[in-house]
Amino acid sequence: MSEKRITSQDVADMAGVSRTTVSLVLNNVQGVNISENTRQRVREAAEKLGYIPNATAQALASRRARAIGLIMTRSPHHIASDTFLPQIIGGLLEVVRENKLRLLIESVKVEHQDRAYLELVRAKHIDGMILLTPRIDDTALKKLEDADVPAVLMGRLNNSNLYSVDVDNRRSAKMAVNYLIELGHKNIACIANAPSSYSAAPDRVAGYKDALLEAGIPFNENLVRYADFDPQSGFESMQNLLTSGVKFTAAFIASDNVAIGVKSALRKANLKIPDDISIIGFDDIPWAQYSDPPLTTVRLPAEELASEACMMLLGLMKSSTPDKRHVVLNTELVVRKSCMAI
Amino acid sequence: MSEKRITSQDVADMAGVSRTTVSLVLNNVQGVNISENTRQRVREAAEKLGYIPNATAQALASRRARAIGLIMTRSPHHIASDTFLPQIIGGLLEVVRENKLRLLIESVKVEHQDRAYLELVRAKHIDGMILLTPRIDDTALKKLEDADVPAVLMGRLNNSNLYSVDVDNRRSAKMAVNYLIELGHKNIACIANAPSSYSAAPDRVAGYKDALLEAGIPFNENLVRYADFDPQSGFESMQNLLTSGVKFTAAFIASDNVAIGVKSALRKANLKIPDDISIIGFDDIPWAQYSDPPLTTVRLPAEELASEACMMLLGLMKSSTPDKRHVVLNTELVVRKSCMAI
DNA sequence: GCGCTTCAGTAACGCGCGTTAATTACCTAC
DNA sequence: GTAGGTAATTAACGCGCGTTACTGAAGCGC
Repeated sequence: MSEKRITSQDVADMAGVSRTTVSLVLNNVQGVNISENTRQRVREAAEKLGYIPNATAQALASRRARAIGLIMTRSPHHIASDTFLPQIIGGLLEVVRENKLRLLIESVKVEHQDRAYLELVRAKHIDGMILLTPRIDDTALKKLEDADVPAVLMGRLNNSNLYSVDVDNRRSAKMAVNYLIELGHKNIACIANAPSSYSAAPDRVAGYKDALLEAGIPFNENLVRYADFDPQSGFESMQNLLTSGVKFTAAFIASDNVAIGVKSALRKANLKIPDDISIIGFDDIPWAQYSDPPLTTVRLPAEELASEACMMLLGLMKSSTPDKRHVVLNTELVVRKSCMAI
Repeated sequence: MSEKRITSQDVADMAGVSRTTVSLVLNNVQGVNISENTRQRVREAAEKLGYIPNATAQALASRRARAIGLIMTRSPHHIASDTFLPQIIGGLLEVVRENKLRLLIESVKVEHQDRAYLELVRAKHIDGMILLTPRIDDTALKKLEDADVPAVLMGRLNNSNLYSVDVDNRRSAKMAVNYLIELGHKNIACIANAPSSYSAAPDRVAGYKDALLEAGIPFNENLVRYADFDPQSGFESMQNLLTSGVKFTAAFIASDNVAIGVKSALRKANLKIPDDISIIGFDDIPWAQYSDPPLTTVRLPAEELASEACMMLLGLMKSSTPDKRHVVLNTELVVRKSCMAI
């Protein structure tokens, strides 16, 4: 197996030109005078030899990795049960591929956060990064802001000035709960999607409160639980609510994935949806519309969020300041059959 | 912002040694004599300066990218609805992180398959690759075999000699259908997980046939449908079965994700599980146990498959031939409540 | 014929590091 | 005192490419 790597020098030799010319032609460098004849010869030689530029060398010479990173600060277990990840990766891949970039996936342990973020960029593995589900207590993010590194948050931290793409979690949650209120519900439980250290969770709970207060319904802390991303935590949260003795006729579940477990807990307690209890979800994962009954929920445009974040990042990498620092995409109430007027 | 990149030269200067020594010390090169004193000085200098090696330069010099790629040949839409992806990525990340590697995600359009696989490695972006859900008609895979590139298939192609990690789809499917037969079912429908060009699909259908034939039940082509990964396709497949007029008391659905849609179609037709019809799934995705009724299914160890594939790949990259060319992990029948004796 | 401009192409440096072969200093043995 | 050996360190090359500054050659007006 004569693994003769073909370099630009080989192409140059075959075309009878210098390596410089090869580079200029193949990279389509503007403002350079090279005859069409020569260009043709170079391209043919490259084609004939099956020349594939060594990306590492290109990166080193050009100081650009042509790659971006998707950074997650969640444990492998949570990554494995993240129903959104495929949509996000799908959304990213589309943009990444169009721009001939590469996508790197990195999970960062909370312990090493401080260094890790910067190392990735400093090590020149990636030119920019997209941060997923950031935690509020993430002090490393602050450093990122100062470090002048292209980065886009998927999600939003109030005290952070980083570029971000997100939905308005608070308003969306309020919209969902408003819907329940319009149906006549007054005792409404709330199960947050994640621990309160993840920024989306308190935001959604805040939206829940907003709707309540606006309708003149007193907020009752005993009606609130915090789940932990997965169905299991939803199951436990709902069981906990049920056994705690508080009364409620509806529940706002701030994550469809969590709602999977919630519904199971309700069945176990012999409570019918929506007859005994109305529930409304958040996210609109594929499962939602096939659930029994089909789940009324708030549609989160996951793929769009991802591709939007990606495009924003590309802009930052070209150092063209985006017009907006914080992009907010619209959510949409998807009414199905899991809520009933009271 | 004086973005002075710190190189190994800077470390060398501070420690009062040559760049070579810095490299030797920090990389812990064996069989080299360097006094403990010097080692200490170098390490301190590196620490003090916050030296982060430029990975690109390392890769170029060492001819190893220290990265592996997860290659998918599915459309962005299918990637977005792939319930398994998170588990696979989770499994990979764990191994990758332990070995200080990086993980690249690439989706390859079917049109460019031929070149794409090799380009990725030739371009030295990755040292090896893991191939996901390969299609049977993938001629590019053949080239891969010859090209002597570290690659591991997740899944299995009978006519391919590539290293692979998989479950025994055929036996596992047979096990599932056997279970239905033991419960007394004779008219058993089958909905494959994917189009037959994806190797797992025909394998699972073959297992379905095996069980039938062994029990002396004639195989009826009209009872078989091929879904397309997502719930929607499951919904349609089941509706199609129901309206076609064939009779069946049980169904083997070769993918839990597809089963989500199947169950919806059954409800729409007013058929109760398991009273009117028993169904058994495949994969055991998180949803399965929280479904109503909890879905009896075959557990596919997705994370283990991924980490196993990753470890195998690492072995190949060290050119230490793994002892086994085709690793087969065990599946397990998870009996829950979606099947009933007839 | 002379300066001036445009056109076509190249030599040479640098990106930051791994690695080999060579060098120096210092012992030891006879 | 010299050959030989070991420990400690480094000079120098190469990885494959992007890019700048420079060189000739050709055209052009006067």
